[in-house]
Amino acid sequence: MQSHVNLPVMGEPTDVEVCDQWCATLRAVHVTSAALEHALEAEHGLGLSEFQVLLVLAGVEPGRAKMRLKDLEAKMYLSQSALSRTVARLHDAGLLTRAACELDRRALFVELSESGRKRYEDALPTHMRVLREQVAAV
Amino acid sequence: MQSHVNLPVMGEPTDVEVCDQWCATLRAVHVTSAALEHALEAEHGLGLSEFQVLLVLAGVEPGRAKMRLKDLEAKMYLSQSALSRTVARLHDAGLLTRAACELDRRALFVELSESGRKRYEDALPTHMRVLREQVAAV
DNA sequence: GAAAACTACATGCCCTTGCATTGGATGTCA
DNA sequence: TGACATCCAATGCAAGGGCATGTAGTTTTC
Repeated sequence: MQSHVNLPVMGEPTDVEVCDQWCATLRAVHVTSAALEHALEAEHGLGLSEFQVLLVLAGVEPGRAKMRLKDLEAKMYLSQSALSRTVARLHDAGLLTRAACELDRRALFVELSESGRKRYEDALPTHMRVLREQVAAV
Repeated sequence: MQSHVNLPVMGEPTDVEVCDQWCATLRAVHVTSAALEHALEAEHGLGLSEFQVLLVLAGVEPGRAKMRLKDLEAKMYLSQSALSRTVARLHDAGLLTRAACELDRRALFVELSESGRKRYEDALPTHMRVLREQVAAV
């Protein structure tokens, strides 16, 4: 017979606690991702991964706006191949520019275009609104 | 010029804080999901969603072991169609049984088979091990 | 300085997922 | 009873993702 008591244990969490916490997080992230995806797609024609790329690119300080694809990958959650395609989609949509690096011709520099920054700034309020709704819903 | 100070603000988090927290969670969940997926696949031939289904089904008290697909859906993070297919895969692998409900012939009862419960119990330690590794890594 | 090892990005292939739809079963209302 | 809305699960389809591989460029090693 297991105990049902829910004491506020601050020590080592049990397996059940770790597992329940993980499952809850998994659900919450799925729900929030879906809500963001829908809102961004409907209101701005952006997927969640696409928005995340814009978010990272918009975060680099101006002047040093270019970013190597590898460095972008390190700041994201996508595999190299998925990121390559996501960037390609954004490029096709005219939201960013791709440029070869002169010093290392393997590398690819990526930079927000004017319309890319515009799109990001338009989409950010949607992103924050949905995010706060979801956080509040938990 | 923005402030770099990281005071332990307990009031309303700023947009930047909410956004950073979300991005960090997104990354962490992706990393942990990938680690779980790899370990479960390599050691037990299970995908993460498949394991989650087994986990839910194993959690229902014995005697009342059957579960309607709709109820399963409510406890998961998958869409109806994805769950339908995941259950189909588990069924093909012989890990669960599907049975029509007599009272409501639209519904489908799902129940862990012997080998399904065995597989789950084998996989659970792997799941917990990887989960604790990931939690520790944060 | 040539070969080998490594790195960065793109792409073919396959799998999982979600949306929209279908088909069958129930429930409701007149 | 018959028409209509609703509900449950399965499936066609297309999008997105990861793994393995391909290709080009760079570094290392001898």
